[in-house]
Amino acid sequence: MENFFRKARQNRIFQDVVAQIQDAVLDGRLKAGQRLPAERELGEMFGTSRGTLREALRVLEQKGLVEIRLGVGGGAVVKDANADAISDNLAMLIRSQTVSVEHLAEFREDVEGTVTGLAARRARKKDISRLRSLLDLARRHRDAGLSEWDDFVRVDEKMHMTLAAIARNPLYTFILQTIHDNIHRYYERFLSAGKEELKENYQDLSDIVASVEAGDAERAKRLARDHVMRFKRYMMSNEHRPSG
Amino acid sequence: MENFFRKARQNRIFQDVVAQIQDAVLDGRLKAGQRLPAERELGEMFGTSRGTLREALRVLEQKGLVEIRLGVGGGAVVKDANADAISDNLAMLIRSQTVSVEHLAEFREDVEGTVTGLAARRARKKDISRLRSLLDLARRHRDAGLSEWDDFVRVDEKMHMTLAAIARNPLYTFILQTIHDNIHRYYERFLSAGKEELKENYQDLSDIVASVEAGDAERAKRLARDHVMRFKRYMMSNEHRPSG
DNA sequence: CCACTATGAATGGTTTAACCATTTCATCGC
DNA sequence: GCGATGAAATGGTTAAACCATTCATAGTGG
Repeated sequence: MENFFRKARQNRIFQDVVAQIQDAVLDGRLKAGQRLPAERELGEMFGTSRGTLREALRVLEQKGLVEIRLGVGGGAVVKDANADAISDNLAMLIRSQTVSVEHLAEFREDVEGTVTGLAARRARKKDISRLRSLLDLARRHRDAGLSEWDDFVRVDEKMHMTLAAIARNPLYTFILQTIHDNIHRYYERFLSAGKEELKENYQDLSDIVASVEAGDAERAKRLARDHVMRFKRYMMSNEHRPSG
Repeated sequence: MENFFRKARQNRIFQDVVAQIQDAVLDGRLKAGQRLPAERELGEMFGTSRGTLREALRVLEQKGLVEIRLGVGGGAVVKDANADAISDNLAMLIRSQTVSVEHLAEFREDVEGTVTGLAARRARKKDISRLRSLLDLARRHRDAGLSEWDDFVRVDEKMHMTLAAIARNPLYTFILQTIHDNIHRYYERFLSAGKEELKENYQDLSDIVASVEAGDAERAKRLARDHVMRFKRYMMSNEHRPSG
């Protein structure tokens, strides 16, 4: 018999408190926005000291299950499902150089392609009009020129998140949000792109929306991949030529 | 001006302690396996009470950065980079029904396909021989029949993780580990598969290894996708016909 | 009557001091 | 040698107090 079982350390009281509250949240007995009793009162309910209860709250907070508010009427408030912890963890993997930005970019190419392909298969009328209005916004930023390059990037990102929503698999929404959270700071390095790139990128978005509207999944997938790859190329080429 | 900035709550001392220790770990000043001073001593170093320091340790522990050991010579020990927290978070998303098993399976099909395609492009001699020895193991379990079906599943999983390693992007290793962690319990539902399925699955693995060896990325990708899809079909078909 | 201010209560953040439980390791007795 | 024993180190928990923030409300001046 080897390492099949993890060591049982259920002796830690705060872990039991965490488990009980987490279960209640995940089973829906506690809903988002609902406020737990004050620390002193909660401690009494669980039969623990305030210190132990607070350790449990720190864990729940880090898990993204609750948020702590100060002052009168404050306390632990149940949060909506979110990918905060995943994003945080990926950020650590990148910072510890276990995952490089190149690794992240490679992964992103594939995910964005897949998401866009799925979106082309699953888009409804309402989805198409949402994409169209985002495209309009992007066009206006393009016409405004380089002064609104960062606005353009923001719309671009919003477009990708919208495509993920259209793909109707919440995993992709979470993953894309995590990727964008973490790749953002690298974008900022090359915000000084040229007017030509602005035009190219708008054309990409326009083509992507068109193929999603036509339901051409293969083309949508390929276009999205290429679009992301272009972003990566900007990033790489500007890395050795810092702003200034 | 709107919600551009998060509320500054740097007033919480334990967060500053978390940040300092986390920085040291991610910057490599603290290495895996290294032990931090005892709580009483650490508290003195940071100029905080033991309670506050312990709240910081709970957060670091939940982030997967340290592990707490008991007794003499115990304390907080720095951990290797890992995807524990991501896995935990995904498990919560599934349990809260924000992400269904179908969503996870759809995502997995794509990731396993991509990983195997990349592996076919990047495999070296040593990688191929690792795959071959795993395949041997799988064959032996196949020949042993249904009694070793769960061993076969374990080898199958190991094969996928090996392909992820060969793809040489650690992000895929983390993601696949997370997926497998979370999809495991659904496998257990249909462990009572037939002899025919055992043969089919072995044939899948054999074909995948062959195409990786041949460097045929497209074929490898398609085979891996189909292989995972077959697993999903088992899962679905047995869902309405519980064991018994 | 309205607007501003002061005050007090609720609540999270922190400290201190003590005791318990677990683990390691050196010592003692055989 | 070697096992039992006990001391010391260290994490786990408790209790009581005080501080800081926030909100509601009563009071005050115009």
